[in-house]
Amino acid sequence: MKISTKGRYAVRVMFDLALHNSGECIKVKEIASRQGISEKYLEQIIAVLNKAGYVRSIRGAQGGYRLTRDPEDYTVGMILRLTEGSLAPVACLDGNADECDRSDTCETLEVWKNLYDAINQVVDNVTIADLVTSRKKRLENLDYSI
Amino acid sequence: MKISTKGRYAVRVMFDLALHNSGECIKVKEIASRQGISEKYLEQIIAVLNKAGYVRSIRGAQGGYRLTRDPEDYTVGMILRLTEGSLAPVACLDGNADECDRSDTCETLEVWKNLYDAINQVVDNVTIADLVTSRKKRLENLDYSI
DNA sequence: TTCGTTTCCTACTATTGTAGTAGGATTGTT
DNA sequence: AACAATCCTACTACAATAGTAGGAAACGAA
Repeated sequence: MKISTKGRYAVRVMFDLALHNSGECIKVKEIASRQGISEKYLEQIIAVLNKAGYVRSIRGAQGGYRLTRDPEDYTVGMILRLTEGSLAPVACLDGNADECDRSDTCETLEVWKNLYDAINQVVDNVTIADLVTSRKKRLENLDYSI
Repeated sequence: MKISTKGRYAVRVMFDLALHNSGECIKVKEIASRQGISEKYLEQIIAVLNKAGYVRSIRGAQGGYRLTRDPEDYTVGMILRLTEGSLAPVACLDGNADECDRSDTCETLEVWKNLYDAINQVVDNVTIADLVTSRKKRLENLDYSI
């Protein structure tokens, strides 16, 4: 029941792009060093975000990445589903592909459904913009405390 | 983000023991055939439940297993935590063993905390007795529909 | 046009976790 | 003594995780 680094890093990449969005595009190298993640590994993760159209890439020198939408248009759920796959806690709840033959008399299925709903409820109600706001508030408080 | 068979089977074992509790003890073989799970694999899973004192074993011929408490005293959460380990969606939230050094400025940690709470909320509020009740209700409805 | 910077693409690897299988020792009943 | 059950340990096949690695392609600037 763990979220893998792939999903977690993807969220942090999107957060980083939103936080440091100054009009210019941002290089993998910068994100990697700010977030303390391997460049090569980040490349792979950001490639997924790119293919899905969540970010736009510009190749060559002075290239990099940029968000394609406003930070409030990305939920954590979207990003996790993209990078992790389904967030369903059991396979039976994934696209009814291999629906178990006991599903009609399976009491536990109800529990997994509730769990699934609860998970979605959380991750679909936090946006990247929320994370940015939270960070900025924190920085403000630091200013005051000096 | 999947619950493994170990955890899911463990819940079904407990459910099965509660549902077929007639005073006599229940053999792994019976549970395995009713639940469609490999006997040998079930042995290992039930051994964990046994060590934790969730069930009591009786060895030798006519032996088997029995719940040690009332079905309403077992939550699904207890059973999952025992067999799966922590239900925290990220390691940072496990026993602060290897707390990440970014934790004090990590915006995503807040999300994972909320997720963790939501997960616990669900699994700690369903007991084995609930599952049994649900099954019995279903059987009643079947009777009426005949 | 050439150099350096950056993304892009594919392959590889080491480690761990999952989902069992297997075989026999031990314990108790008949 | 035979049998039926739990108990215990080891083994295995497969997939996922978490990266590393190397170079090709694209682009900007000199």
